Amino acid sequence: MPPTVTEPIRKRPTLHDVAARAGVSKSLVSLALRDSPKVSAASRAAILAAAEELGYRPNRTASSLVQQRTHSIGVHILDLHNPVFAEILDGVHEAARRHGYSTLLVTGNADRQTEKQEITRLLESRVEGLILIAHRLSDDDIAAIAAEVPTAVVTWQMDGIARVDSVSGDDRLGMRLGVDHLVTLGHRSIAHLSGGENRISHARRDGYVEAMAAHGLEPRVIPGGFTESQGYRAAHEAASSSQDDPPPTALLVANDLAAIGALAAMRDLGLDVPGDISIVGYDGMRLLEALDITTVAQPLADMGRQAADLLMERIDRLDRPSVHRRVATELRSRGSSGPPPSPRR
Amino acid sequence: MPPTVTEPIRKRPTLHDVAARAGVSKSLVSLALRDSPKVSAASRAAILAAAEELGYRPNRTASSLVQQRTHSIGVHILDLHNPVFAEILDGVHEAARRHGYSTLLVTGNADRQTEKQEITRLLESRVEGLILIAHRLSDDDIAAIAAEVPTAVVTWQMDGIARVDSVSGDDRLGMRLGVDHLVTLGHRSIAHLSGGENRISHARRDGYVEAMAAHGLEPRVIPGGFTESQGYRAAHEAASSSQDDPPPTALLVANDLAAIGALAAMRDLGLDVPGDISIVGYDGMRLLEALDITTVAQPLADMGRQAADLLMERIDRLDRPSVHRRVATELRSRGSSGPPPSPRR
DNA sequence: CATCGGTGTTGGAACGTTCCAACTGTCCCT
DNA sequence: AGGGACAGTTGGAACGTTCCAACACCGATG
Repeated sequence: MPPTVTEPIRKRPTLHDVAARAGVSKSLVSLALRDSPKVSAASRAAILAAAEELGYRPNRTASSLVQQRTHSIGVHILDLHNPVFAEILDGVHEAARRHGYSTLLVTGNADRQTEKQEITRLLESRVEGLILIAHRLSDDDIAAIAAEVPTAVVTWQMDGIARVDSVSGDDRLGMRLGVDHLVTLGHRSIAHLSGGENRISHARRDGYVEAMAAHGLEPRVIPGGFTESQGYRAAHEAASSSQDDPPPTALLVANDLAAIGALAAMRDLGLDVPGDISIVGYDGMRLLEALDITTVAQPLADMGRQAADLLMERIDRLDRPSVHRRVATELRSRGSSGPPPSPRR
Repeated sequence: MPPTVTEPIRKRPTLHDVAARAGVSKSLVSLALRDSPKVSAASRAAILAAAEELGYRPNRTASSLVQQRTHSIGVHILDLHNPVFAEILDGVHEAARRHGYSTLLVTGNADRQTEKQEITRLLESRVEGLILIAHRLSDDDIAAIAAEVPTAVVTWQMDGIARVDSVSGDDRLGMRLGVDHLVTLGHRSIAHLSGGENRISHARRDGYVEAMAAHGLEPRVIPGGFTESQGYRAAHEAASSSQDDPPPTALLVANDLAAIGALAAMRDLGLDVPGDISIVGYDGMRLLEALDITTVAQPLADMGRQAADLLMERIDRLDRPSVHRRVATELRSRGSSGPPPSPRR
C-alpha cells in the first residue's frame, strides 16, 4: 500500500536531464529512445537506465511541434449514447492503431454549434485527419474543413468534395429489404417511423416510399427521431391512431434505438409483437440480437475500419480523388417480425 | 457546391505571417487574439482582418509547450459499448467544458495491457488530470499514475492513495435494496448473476451474500460478466439447471447490460418475466426504462460531473487530502419484477 | 523644460523535442 | 604515411507560441 504522504509533483525531467545523468548529449538520448541503430550498446544501456531512474516521459507536444506531425486523427461522433457508434468506433480504433495513429474523440452532442466548436478544437490540435461519424454539417462546412485536413465521413455518401472520402451503406436498398421482408410475410399496411430532419433519415424515408410504391402500397410516414423516446412516441402514435384508419400491422423504424422504443410502446399498449404488429429496426447493432428484434444490418465495425483506412491512405497521398465505399446491407430476420394478425385483403 | 479541384494544402499560416500582413509584431498579434485589453482598437481590427484573410488557426501544441499547460484532461473508459459509460461521460464533459478544459478520451477495451498503454499516451500528451471510469488497474498502478498527475476514479472507492479522489455508489447497499425488493415481493430463491472477477463485481456479490444472509436465505452465485452475452449465458444456466435444484424465482444481475441478456435468455427458454421469474439489473442506464426492467439505479451523469469537479479542484490545489464522494443508490421498480409464480414455502 | 505615468508595442528568450551538418575516432586500404 | 569509409556522437537551429523586460510615444505635471 503506497504511503499517503503528498510529495509535490516536481518538474518533469527532460531529455536534457537524462542526458546529463547518462553523461551523453541530448541528441544521443533522443536517438536511443527512438531505437536508432546508430547508438552503441553501452550508450543505449546507460541512457535507458538514466531515463528509468528519472522517470522520464517524452513530451508529445514538443515532439509534435518540431516534427510538424502529431500522429493523431480526430474523430467526431454524433451521439455516444447510441451503441451503434461505439461499434463503428471499434473499427476506427483498430485501424488507427494498426497505422500507428492515436485518436482524439469528441462529440457534438447533436448540436451543430458545439459540433463546429469541437471540430475547431481538433484542428487547433493539428490532427492529421478527421473522421466524422454521422454529423449535422452542411456540404460547405465539410468542404471548408477538408481544405485544411483530409476527411472521411461515415454513414453518409459524400461526393464531389475534394479530399473527402466516405463509407456508407445503401439506405434506399436497406429500406427496400425491410419493406420486402414485411411484404413477404404478408403485410400490406406498413408504417415508417422516420428519424427526423436529417439527411440519413430523409434517404431512409425516401427508400421506404419508393419500396412501398414498387409494391403498389400506400406509404405512411410518422415523424420520429433516432432515440428510444422518440421511437416510443412515434410508435405510440402510429399504433393508437385507430379511430379513423386501422393501425398498421408493421412498423419499419428509422434506426435500432428507436425500434427499441417502439417495442416498449407496443408493450405498454398491450400489443403483442409480432402477433399484433411487427417491428423492424435499422443499423444492426449487437444489442438487438439479445432483444430479438429484426433489423436491416450494416457491418458497423467494418465501416469504421474502412473509413480509417481510407483516411490513412489519403494522408499519404493528399491529392487522390475522392472515394466512396458502399458496404453490404442485409436483413436480419428475428422474432419481432412475423405474419400480420388477420389475413387482410 | 464547392469545386472538385484539389488545391494543395499549403503550409499553415503562423502568428508571424499574420503579423507581417497586419504590419505589427507577432507579440501584438498574440495579445490581440487572446483578447488582451492592452491592444488598441485599430491594431486589433487590422490583426483580426489579417488573421481572417489568411485563415489563421492557432497551434495548440506550440501554445501548450510554452505555457506548460494543455488545458486538457484525459478520460479513460473501460468499455464504450456499455451505454452506462456514455451517461457518466456526459457529466464529465459538462463539467470539463464548464471549467474550460477539453477532454482526451481513450478506451482500454477491457484489456489491462492496452489500458496501461493508452494511459501512457495520455501522460505523454501532458494531460493535467485523469479520470478513470471503471478500470482494471492495481492500487500500485493507480498510485504510480497519481504521482504524475491528479486522478479521479469513478465507480469505485479509492482511499488512502495520495492525489486520488473517487466517486461511487454504494454497491453493498445497492445489492441489499435489490434483495429487499425481491424478498418483499415474496421471493426466497434469488440467484445472483455475477459480473466476473473484478472489484466491482466482488463488492456487488458480497453485498448480495450479506443481504441474503440478513434475510436468512441461501445465496446462490452464478458466475457471469458485464456484457449481454455473458448475462445471457449465466441466466440460461441459472434457469435451466432444474434437474437437481428447482430454478430460482428471481435473478439479481450484476449490471444492466447483463440483465438485458438475462431477459433474452428467459424469452428463449419460454419463461415469462415476471410471471415465472423476476429480473433486476444494476446501474440505472436510460435504456432500461424503455425495456421496462427493474434496476438498482445510480445517478450516472452526476457521478461523472462530480468526478470532474473534484479533479479540477485538485488541479488547483494539488495537496488537498483525498476525497471520496458517495452518491445515492435507489431501486427503480419496473415491469421485470413481480411476485414469484407459486407461493413457495 | 525636465520628469513622470500610462498606453501600446516590441524583440528576444524560453518551452522540449527532432533534424542536420559536422565532428572524432578507428580501422582498413593503397 | 595518407586517405577514405564508417560508426558513433555532438551542438545548434528549428518548430510556433507565450512571457517578459524594455521601449516609444503621448499628455500631464512639477
